[in-house]
Amino acid sequence: MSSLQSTRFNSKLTSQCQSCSLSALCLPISLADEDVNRLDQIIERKKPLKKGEVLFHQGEEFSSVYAVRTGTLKTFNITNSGEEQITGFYCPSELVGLSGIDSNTYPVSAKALETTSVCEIPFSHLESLSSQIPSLKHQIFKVMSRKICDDQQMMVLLGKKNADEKVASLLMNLSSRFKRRGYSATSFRLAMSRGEIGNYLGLAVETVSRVMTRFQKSGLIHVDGKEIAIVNLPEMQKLVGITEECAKIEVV
Amino acid sequence: MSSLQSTRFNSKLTSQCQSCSLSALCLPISLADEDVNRLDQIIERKKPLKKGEVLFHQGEEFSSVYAVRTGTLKTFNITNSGEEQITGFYCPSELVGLSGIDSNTYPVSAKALETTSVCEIPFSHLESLSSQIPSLKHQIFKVMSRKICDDQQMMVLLGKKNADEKVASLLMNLSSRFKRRGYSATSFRLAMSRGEIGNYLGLAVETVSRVMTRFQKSGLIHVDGKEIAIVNLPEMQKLVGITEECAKIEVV
DNA sequence: AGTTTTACCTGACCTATATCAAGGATAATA
DNA sequence: TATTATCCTTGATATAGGTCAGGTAAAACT
Repeated sequence: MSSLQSTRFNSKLTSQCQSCSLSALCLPISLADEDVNRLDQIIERKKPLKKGEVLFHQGEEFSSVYAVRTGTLKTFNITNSGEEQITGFYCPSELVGLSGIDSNTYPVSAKALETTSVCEIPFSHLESLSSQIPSLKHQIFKVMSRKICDDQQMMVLLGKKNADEKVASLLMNLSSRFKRRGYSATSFRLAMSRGEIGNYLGLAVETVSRVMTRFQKSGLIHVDGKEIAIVNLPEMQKLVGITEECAKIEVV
Repeated sequence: MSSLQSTRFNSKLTSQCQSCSLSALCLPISLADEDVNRLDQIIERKKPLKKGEVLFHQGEEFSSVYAVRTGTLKTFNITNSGEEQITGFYCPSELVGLSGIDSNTYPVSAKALETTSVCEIPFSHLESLSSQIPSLKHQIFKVMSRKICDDQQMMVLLGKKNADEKVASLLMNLSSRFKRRGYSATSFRLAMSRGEIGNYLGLAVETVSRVMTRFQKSGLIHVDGKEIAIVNLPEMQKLVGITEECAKIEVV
């Protein structure tokens, strides 16, 4: 186990946001150096979570939002029949926990799909800092607005798309998130299981499996366990279908 | 046609938020009187929309968020196959347009389901005012967070619930929104058509119709066109099933 | 390394909901 | 008030995707 996993990081030592490769995504605004430092000082870099560990539990008091640095998280509800319902996957540079602000309680749990490190941002600090830095406040509004927009696209997906379109949409969505971080848009590794994909997309595991096999057979993608290669990108985009307003804007 | 429909309201005349019956919902924070007045002054009460009129179009430049005062709005996307996909219904005291902040463009259109009046809140003004009034800023965060939370419940509904549960969920959701505004929770009029309900819930019109007839036959509700009475509330709540974390918190 | 557990795939079958079709009720419009 | 147009309901039929069952491969643990 590396020192990363046994040490609690202390932000007072250095300004880590400055040197973090994700800052252009986390903070896509031109904050003055001194402002970045102020932000930096309220952030705690926590000990990485191991696969399966929980960052926060549904029902717990809301205190912080978290930016994923490495790894992947899922958020989920436990339904009253005891099943898990996944509401989102979170990749590096993405913010999780924003849904807790309203009720002051996390309405979902967040769990690591693989070894995952996060930056903890105590919300009360962030909020008071945002009073002093208007562009930071605007940035928070934007992130929340974007989340609303993305979730609405997800609602369209769940309500109107068939199994093929759902699976294609997820793969293309992940692809664009990898691309955004500078990784290949056509070749990547899924952090989540087929079961988690099905749960998220409102499909049975077997359906996910069948769709992927079919996609492979028709030369759209290449599958090797969790390794995915998108072979016929235009055709996949066509499958995604419904105009993804939010996604389109992201590309611009 | 009343003067309401022919006059453009001017907020400079009086402090209308003070006397508005919705302010406890719109502004569930204790703003100092002078702060309410400041907010009041940036708000424009627009000429009511007639049924079918559009408040803003998908793709248009984002400028304002709107609080519904009377009537009902729907928001929707046009899919690339030309169909409409409804993403939400908005009742009095609810805020529409927040999803436009991120991209500075409305990602959906908003259309009146019946004669509807709204308060226009220019977002740039609201944002600068929120710098001066921290509780206002917090309130905006809360409203956006709540929207994220609600949308995620909707995702659960679309992904995991069957037709009965979907329709029951919509009816109970509307019921709680009527109740919140001081109206009957068990007897109300639907502003939307069966087609719009089906579109929103990811069901065919025929299915919505059949489910409602079945609910009526089994004594759960009473239906008379758009008039709905919830007869067996406990049973309806049981049908809704999945623990509605956000909704529960609202009740508290 | 061996054992257990979990994940993934594939086939056979079934069911919930879509689709098609058609008549009746409402609401909009002239 | 008459006339369209739209909305709603109901029945018959089709189908996408769920469920069940079985086997294999890959992790995770001892």
